[in-house]
Amino acid sequence: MPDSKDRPDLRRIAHLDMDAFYASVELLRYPQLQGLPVVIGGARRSADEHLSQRYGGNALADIPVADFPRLRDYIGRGVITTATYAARQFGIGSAMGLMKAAAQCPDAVLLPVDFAEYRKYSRLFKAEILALTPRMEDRGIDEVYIDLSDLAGVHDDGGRELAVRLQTNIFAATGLTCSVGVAPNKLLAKMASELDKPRGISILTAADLETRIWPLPCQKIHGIGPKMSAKLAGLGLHSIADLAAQSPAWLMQRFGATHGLWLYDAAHGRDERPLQTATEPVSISRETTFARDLHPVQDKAELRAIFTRLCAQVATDLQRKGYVGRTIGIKVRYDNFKSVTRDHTGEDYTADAATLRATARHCLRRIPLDRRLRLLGVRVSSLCKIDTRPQASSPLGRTLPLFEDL
DNA sequence: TCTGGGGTCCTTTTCCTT
DNA sequence: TCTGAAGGAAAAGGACCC
Repeated sequence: MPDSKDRPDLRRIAHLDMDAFYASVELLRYPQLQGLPVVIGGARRSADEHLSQRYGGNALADIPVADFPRLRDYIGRGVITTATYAARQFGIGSAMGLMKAAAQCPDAVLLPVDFAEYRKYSRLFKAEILALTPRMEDRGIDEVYIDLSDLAGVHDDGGRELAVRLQTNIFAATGLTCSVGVAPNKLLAKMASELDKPRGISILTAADLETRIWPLPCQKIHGIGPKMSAKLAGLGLHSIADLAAQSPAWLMQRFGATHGLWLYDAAHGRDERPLQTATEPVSISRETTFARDLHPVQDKAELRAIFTRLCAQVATDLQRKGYVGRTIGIKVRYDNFKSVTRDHTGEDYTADAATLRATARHCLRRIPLDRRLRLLGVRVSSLCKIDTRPQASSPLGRTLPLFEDL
C-alpha cells in the first residue's frame, strides 16, 4: 500500500464545510421559519427572553411565526452573525449592523446566537468523520480538514465515493448538509469545497488548477482578505491567474520575502502545510461591547463592575479548560473605534481572578482614558496546561473582591 | 453611519542586555 | 559614564478567519 507520507503526490486532503451552519441548526429547531427572512445575531438577551418567557423551551416547533421577535423590535448595538438566503434577498448579510439591517427588512425574524446548540451539532458531525478516520484537523465549529490519503479506494476516484459517504453519514446523524472539496493539499481543498455550495462535492487534481482555480478572484485564497485584495487590485491583479502570472521576485519586492513567496505559491496551488490533528489554545479572552459608550470618570462604577466580571470570566474559562497563563493583557476600543492593547508578562503562571485583575489593572493604567469607551476586553496568553506548568504559582480559584478601584 | 466575540498569526516597534 | 550596534524578547498593532 502506498504511503502518502513519503509521496506528496499521493496526498488527498478533504475540506468539509457545513452549509449555512447556524441558520440550518435554527431551522431544524424552528421549521416554521423555513423560507422566511431570518437573521441570527445581536445580544442574547432580547430574543432569548422574548421566547423563553412565553414558551419556556417547550414545543418550539409550535410557536406561531407571528410570535417571533423581529428586527424592528431590536434596540441597541450588534451585528448579524448570519442570515438565511431569504434575508439576503433584502441586501442583509454577515457583519452588518442590526440597526442598519432593520431599516432594510424590519420584518425579518431575529434569533439570538446559541453557541451551545451549534456546538452540540458540531460534535455530532465531527464524530461521524472520526468514525471514518482519526486524521482530522478541527478548524472551528463548522469545518474540518480530513486526510483521506491512506483510506481504501481514494486513489480510484480521487475521493468522490468517500466524500459522498461523509455527506450521507453526516446528514443521517444531524439532518444537516455540507460541502466537500478534495484536493492534493489544504489550500486547494478549501477552495474546492466552496466551488459548489450547498451540498457540493468538488474533486480537484493539480491538472484542474488553470481551469477551475485561476479564474477565481484573488480573495478566494484563504488568507487574502479585503485589505490585501484591494492592494492587489491596485496593482491590476484581480484573478488568481493574474497573481500566478507574476514572478516570485516581483511579488517579493512588493509584499516582502515571506508574504510574496506565499502569494506566488498559493496562486500556483502549492501548499505543504501538514494536517494539525491536535492543537493547544494560544490565548483565552473575554471582551464586551457596551450598550452605550461609557465615560472613564462618569461611568467609573459601571466600568469597574464590567472589568471585574471580565476578569472573573477569563479566570473561570482558564480553570474550566485546565490552563494557566503568564501574559495578561487588556484591550480597549474608544468611541472612535480605535483600539489599543497593553499586556504584561509576569513571572508566575496563574488562573486566579484576583491576580488577573491586579495585573490587568496595571495594564489599564498605561493607556490614556481621555475619551469614552465602547469595548473592554481581558486576555491571557503564554498558556500552559495546569499540570505541566513549570512551577507552582498563585493560588487558584480564589473569590474576587468586588468593586475595587479600577 | 455602522461596525460582535473569540480566536490565530504575522510584522513592526520598543525595550533590555551585552 | 556615555554612545552605538546588535540581537532577542516582549509589546503593540493589524489582518484575517469562523
